[in-house]
Amino acid sequence: MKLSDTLTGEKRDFEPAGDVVKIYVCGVTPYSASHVGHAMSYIVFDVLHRYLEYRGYKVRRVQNFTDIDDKLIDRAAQQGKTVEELAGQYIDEYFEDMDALNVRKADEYPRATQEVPKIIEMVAGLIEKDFAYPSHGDVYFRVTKDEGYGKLSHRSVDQMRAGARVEAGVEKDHPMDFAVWKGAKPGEPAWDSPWGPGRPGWHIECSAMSLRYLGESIDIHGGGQDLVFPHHENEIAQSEAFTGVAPFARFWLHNGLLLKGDEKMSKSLGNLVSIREALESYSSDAIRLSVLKSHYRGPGYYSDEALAENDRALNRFRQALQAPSNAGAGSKLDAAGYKERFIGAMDDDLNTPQALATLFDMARDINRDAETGSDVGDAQALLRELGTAIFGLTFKEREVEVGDDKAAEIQALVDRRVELRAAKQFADADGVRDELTALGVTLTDSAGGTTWHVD
RNA sequence: GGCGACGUGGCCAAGUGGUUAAGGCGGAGGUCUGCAAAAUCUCUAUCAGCGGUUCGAUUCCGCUCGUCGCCUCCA
Repeated sequence: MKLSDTLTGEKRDFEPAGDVVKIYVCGVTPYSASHVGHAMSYIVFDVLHRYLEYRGYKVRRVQNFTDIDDKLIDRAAQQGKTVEELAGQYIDEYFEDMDALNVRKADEYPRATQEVPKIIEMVAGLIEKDFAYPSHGDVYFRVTKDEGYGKLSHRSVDQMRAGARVEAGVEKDHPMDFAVWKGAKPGEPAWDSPWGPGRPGWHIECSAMSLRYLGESIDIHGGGQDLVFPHHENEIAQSEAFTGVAPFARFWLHNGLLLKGDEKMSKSLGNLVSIREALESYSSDAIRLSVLKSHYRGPGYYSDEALAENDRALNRFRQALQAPSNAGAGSKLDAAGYKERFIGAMDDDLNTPQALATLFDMARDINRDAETGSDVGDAQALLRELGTAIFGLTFKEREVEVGDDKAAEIQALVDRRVELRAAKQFADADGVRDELTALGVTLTDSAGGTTWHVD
């Protein structure tokens, strides 16, 4: 299969270096509820993981939690909680959200606060090689010492300097030098180190965790496009400087960002939609579909219209999966071609829109052939397998709570209409249906009787 | 200012140097159904604009216009 690599800018053949595909994905900073932008990113890497396994690879995926940083410290202080309590709360919520979205668990979820010894080891190693230097309780990475700095984000140190908004009053040798260790201010959580009490810089934790859990060189490093610079650029710099091994990651995969309206969804713009809010109105299938509908490297757009549209589209799959199959019929819908198309699309840098189109084509052909009494069992099984195993869909109807009393009331009306229809009093029957429609009930008449559901 | 991405039907969104430019939603019409719903069939685009390369470009190159992201914490 082919994958795009941000570093080289190329799409090229992917094979893991060893027996296991080693993947590191940058996780969240748990200081507030995860939003649908996070959902998009983790769904993308979930599908990557699922697809690699489908293609027969063993996969080891590691995803961190940045459970110590400025925002966590500030917010914990505001709420009168410890950083640990606050982070723990949102980590729990993160797992609940991902479960609800049917995102499979990574193999490891290391936390920055539990990796401090490894981080200190790296910082010390970087100082020893003169890639880093202590300054006033902090330790900074020396950007000018790294010739390759800027290779991921395709810019030179000089270019960055031109547009950089430089922190004032910080004792750095070069404006672009970044902190690998931050000295603690009074009252902040801190760990002892050779440079005084402090905590890890943001970037170093990912380098340390990737190194500890996956080794010096990994196959795929993933994250949102907004992490390319500075976070991933800095990870490369630290990791390769510390280990002397390159490449730190063989493929850099970055998902596009989720926009709302025409702007990025972000805290500062106040347009965040949390995952739990979205799940109040839409199914996880609909949310996953909105991610799969467009290519992972392009931007996503969040809108209520699109989510509602997805629920309608998903009905096509549910109908096709329920279509009657005439096992042993003379004519049989051959599933092999669809599978080949699906794999061909996914092998091409995870072209989920095209793979999804294959599934829709399959649904249409299943429905058409089922009407003529063909055996569509193989195709239905394939549709279900690809949809659930790789795309992580459930194909379940969104459950709407209907109380027992209301259900009895509805059923009584439905029964009355059935009687009226049997008596061919269609005008009255239609009147009853109007009443039911007003209650949000949709009826379906078929040879087997009348069924109803509430949207 | 620097770096990068993008501009395809009413909306969303794949794709290709040259036979019919996927798919979803929506719209119009037909089949089926007492009527609906569902399903199915048919129809619904010349690919931002201008130049260039080419026998031929929506697809390659340049410019213009427009949009977005990153350059500061961010999936």
